[in-house]
Amino acid sequence: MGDPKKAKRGIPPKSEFNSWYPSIVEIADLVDKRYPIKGMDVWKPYGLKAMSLIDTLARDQMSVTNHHEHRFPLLVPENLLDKENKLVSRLKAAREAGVDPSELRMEDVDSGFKKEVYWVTHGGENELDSPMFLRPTSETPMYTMFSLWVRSHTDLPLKTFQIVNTFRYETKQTRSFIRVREIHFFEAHTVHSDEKGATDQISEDANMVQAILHDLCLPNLVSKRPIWDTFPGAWYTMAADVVMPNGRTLQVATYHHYRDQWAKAFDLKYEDPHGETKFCHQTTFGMSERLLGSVVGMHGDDQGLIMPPAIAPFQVILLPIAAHVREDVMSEISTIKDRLSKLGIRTYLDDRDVRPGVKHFDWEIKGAPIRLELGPRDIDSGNCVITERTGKKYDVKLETLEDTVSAALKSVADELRYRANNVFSSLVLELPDIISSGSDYQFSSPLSDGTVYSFPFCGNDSDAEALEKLSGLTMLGECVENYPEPRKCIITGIPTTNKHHLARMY
RNA sequence: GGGCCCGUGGGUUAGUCUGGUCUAUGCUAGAUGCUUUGGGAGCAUUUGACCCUGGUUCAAAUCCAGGCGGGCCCA
Repeated sequence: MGDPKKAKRGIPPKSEFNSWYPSIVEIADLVDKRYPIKGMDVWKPYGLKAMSLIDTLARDQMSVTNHHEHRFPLLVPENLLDKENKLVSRLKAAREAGVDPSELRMEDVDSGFKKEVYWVTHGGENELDSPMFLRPTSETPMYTMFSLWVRSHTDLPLKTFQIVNTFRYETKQTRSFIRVREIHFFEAHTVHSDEKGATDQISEDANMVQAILHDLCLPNLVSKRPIWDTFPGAWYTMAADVVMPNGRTLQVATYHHYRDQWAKAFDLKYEDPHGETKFCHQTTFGMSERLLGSVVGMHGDDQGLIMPPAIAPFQVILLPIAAHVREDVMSEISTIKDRLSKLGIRTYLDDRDVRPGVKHFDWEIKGAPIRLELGPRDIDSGNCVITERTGKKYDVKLETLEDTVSAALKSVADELRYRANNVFSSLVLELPDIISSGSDYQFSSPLSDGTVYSFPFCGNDSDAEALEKLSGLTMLGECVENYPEPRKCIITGIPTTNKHHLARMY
């Protein structure tokens, strides 16, 4: 006989990550994937609650840093796209003109969202004179309005954000939270009077990203994306990547420094204190439900999800035991609920008329950080039983409940960070040396699947392309974390402290 | 972009190769009643399915074509 506990809900073992992930998001009741459009899942209350709590983390950061929430329309008229297209092609031409052709990659990817937008072509039965598309991101609609709003240096900085759904017509394989066609998107857009203002914003963004990822207990790599992977119209793009347990990286946050490139395209100007007209400098900062996807992927186990306490829809599940034989069980556990709620702890009293074991299994699958049992025996002894989703189970005194529960929540978060860091460091390894025999290059030892490789690198685009071809992996870009001592670049041999990574990306 | 696989009650699954009592199987979930409650209890009754369109055939869940939908792998 196998283990009937696992077979019951049909959760594959997490070691089979590619089938575990799609199963768990539905079994844990985060989404229902049966809606008949590829890449558009229905958010169930439990999943939506977790996502909303992630949004709250973002909103809190926005509030501290004086960003203001806006909401722009979903539809964008086609003609506004012209400005963006001109900008992108102008920058591309400029780059190619200014760079030694031997340093360029052979195939330069066509950037922009043109090919993956949904079009609205009809109003009722009439074809529209000017078609509209669903925003794939909101630079175009927002900057159109910014140029009306910003007139003087006193209007700056303008710090905005919105949390909206955006649309991309994905043709590739979709995965819940990871690659979807309707994206739950957070985007902050700022406007500054000069480059330094925008640069300072970028470091503020970096801090916010790390604060949020700390709450989600997610170790990550922050890199400056290679030029060919830079967002269209950006001077540079910074990105935070989480490493999933199968060794593929997942980009969960990006922040872009635009300098004044977009401002020029949208005629976004202001009058400085001396009466001179100048172009603004801008930044963007984006995140999505991929944050939830990485929480699911990183922390879950064979038994189900494990929610970091910061975003757990319910942090403590209250389980009354044998409430029908002792009338005081319900009243006592309600008292506990009130006491915990006063601390701001999210609780849920599971008073379903099913056996306690069922409740344990249900909340284990959903990853509630703490389960608290109270039965007649406990009431008589002044105790209750706490089970941490990460493993520990113990009796606690009811008198000191507040302290114990707070400590238990912290204990779960610490354990998740500890586990995640272990997984992370087991997946990020040093890239083997490259050895050449004539014009033939190869690695000194074969690369293994499901691994992220780090290495010193200071070469140009075509060196990077060669590395990608040789490894079959993708460059994440220059890591913000440098080597403490210079090391020889894996291609050029020149000493450098620049650290790079190669990985399979989602 | 390329390849492989798959659509049977809410979920999962047998049946498909070799068309015929298939009036479609098992498990699970749901409903009702009794019962039970410190880690997935039990009994009884009961609801519920062959993706769509067309074709082949006396006969299609089964074969063929197209469509729609889904999954996995590789670039």
